[in-house]
Amino acid sequence: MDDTALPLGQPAPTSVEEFRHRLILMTEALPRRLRQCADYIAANTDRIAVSTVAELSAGADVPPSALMRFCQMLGFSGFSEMQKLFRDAYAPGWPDYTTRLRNLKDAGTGSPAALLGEFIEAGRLSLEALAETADQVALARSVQILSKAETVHVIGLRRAFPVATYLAYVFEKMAVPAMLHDGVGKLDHRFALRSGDALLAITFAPYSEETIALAQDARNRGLPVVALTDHLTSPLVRVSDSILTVTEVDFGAFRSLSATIAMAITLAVAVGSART
Amino acid sequence: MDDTALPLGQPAPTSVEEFRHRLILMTEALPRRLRQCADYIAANTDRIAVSTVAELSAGADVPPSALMRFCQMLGFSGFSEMQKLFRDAYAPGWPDYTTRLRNLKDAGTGSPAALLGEFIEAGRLSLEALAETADQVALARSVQILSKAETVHVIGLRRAFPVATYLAYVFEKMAVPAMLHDGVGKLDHRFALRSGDALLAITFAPYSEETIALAQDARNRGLPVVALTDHLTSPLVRVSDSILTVTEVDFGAFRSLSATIAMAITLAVAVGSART
DNA sequence: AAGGAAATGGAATAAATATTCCAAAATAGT
DNA sequence: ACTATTTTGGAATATTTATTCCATTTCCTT
Repeated sequence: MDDTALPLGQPAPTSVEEFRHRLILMTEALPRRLRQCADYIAANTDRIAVSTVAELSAGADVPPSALMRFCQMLGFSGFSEMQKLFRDAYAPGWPDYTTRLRNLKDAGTGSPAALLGEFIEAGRLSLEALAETADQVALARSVQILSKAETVHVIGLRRAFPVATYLAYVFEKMAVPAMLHDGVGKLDHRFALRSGDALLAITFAPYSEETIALAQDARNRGLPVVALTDHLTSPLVRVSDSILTVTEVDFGAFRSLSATIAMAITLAVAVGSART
Repeated sequence: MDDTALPLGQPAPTSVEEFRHRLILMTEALPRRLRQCADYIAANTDRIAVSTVAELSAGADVPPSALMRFCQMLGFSGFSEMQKLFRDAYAPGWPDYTTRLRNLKDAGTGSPAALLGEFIEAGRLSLEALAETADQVALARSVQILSKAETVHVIGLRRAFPVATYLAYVFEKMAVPAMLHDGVGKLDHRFALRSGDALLAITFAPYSEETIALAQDARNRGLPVVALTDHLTSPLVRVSDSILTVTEVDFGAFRSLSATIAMAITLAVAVGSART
């Protein structure tokens, strides 16, 4: 080799997506310092547009020269060229929203407007957390299980009841045969579960007896169970074939349902489309 | 005057809102070049974080020194200090939500993960829109009406049913006497509304007959009605004493309920605390 | 353990970017 | 129309920021 070229002679990425893709490919088998760069950059891609080499390298805890080399390995001529990609693509995430939210909260502690601000924020954080933690594999498996079912049985009581009723509504709209076990009149419809069916059980701490009992029953009879719950420690876990966990950020004693409902509607729509 | 100080000795803005505000105040009575700066900056505030003096001044069609002076008139020591405000403002509140969201969507159009990404985004947008459009006065009035009621009656069917059940759940937790009109068995509980009570009616287009009928009935009997609906054109408007509107961003044929639920829980908690 | 290759840190340099300054032009007041 | 004042443009300078280079260290191979 008569050439001191850096490891990879690839052309530079031309879009943010390409960039991310390249980053993932590259992250395997990288020396220590460069790997630190890759990790930090991957976790802070959005800051590239507004930071300097010094700031980023300090964040990644490497000397500036290491970051520099890292940029070049990705195919850029240097940091500036890489930054340009992000500056051009830059669309600020801060609309007027932050302003308004502050206004709401400023209305005075305990005032309805301030409360609304808090619940909006809690909902938003829950959704963002869901985006970050959602288990794509479990989701795909759940959809598969439910779309093969002849009838989808849904159970969710107390705090989970709104979610269950919403699912029932969407399933109906999508012409998916579904049955809501709502506990009206303490009537128990467990015998409505027939072979070929599947159960979607929803419960959060403190977990409701009836939901767990029905899930257990379905499991005993060999029917597949999909769980929508809050933790991997939920009692539903050991009786389910697929587990979807969703954590809600709470404010005061109450939890919103934003993330849970986003997950629920996804499930319902995906199942509805899969059955066409 | 022994002082060459620039026109205004104000302290620099410390937030984006303050900046915008100052900009508006200042825009009156400004010499030509500085006015060009103000106009351009007002229209391109979002690019400050990622541009250089040269780029911005070229955009505003003024020499760099003019832009420089402009920054100083706003109270900053120079461009860099002003830019810092915007670079920092970009940082907070967000880990790598956007990243993950994109990953989800990249899973392939129509895949469950991509759907989840879309619904999360729709929910988030709805919440942000709610923060921006919420009517604080109507909210305060609604809370007042409901907290004076002896029993709060809640009705919401079809898509609004999950919201109604959620409200019923929270009212129960907060020991607020409440009754859910759920239409089970087509039973009509309209005569449960007694003088001193209030009705909270929830419906969205296509508005459900039963909800409107019950609201009308309550109004006829002189009971106060609070409406939670989607538009000021809703049929609930003319039979209600206080109207809360919430618009949900929809994805595909379905709307999430994030914003509606945030509003609902706010109402319930505010009413619950007001009654203590 | 020795030798070679790869990786690293930091000092030196190059480039870019921001900022100041002042002579010239424009404007307003009389 | 003249003068005092403000505004302007751009060249000169200061500062920050990016980039390179190479002596030193670390890691791997045999």
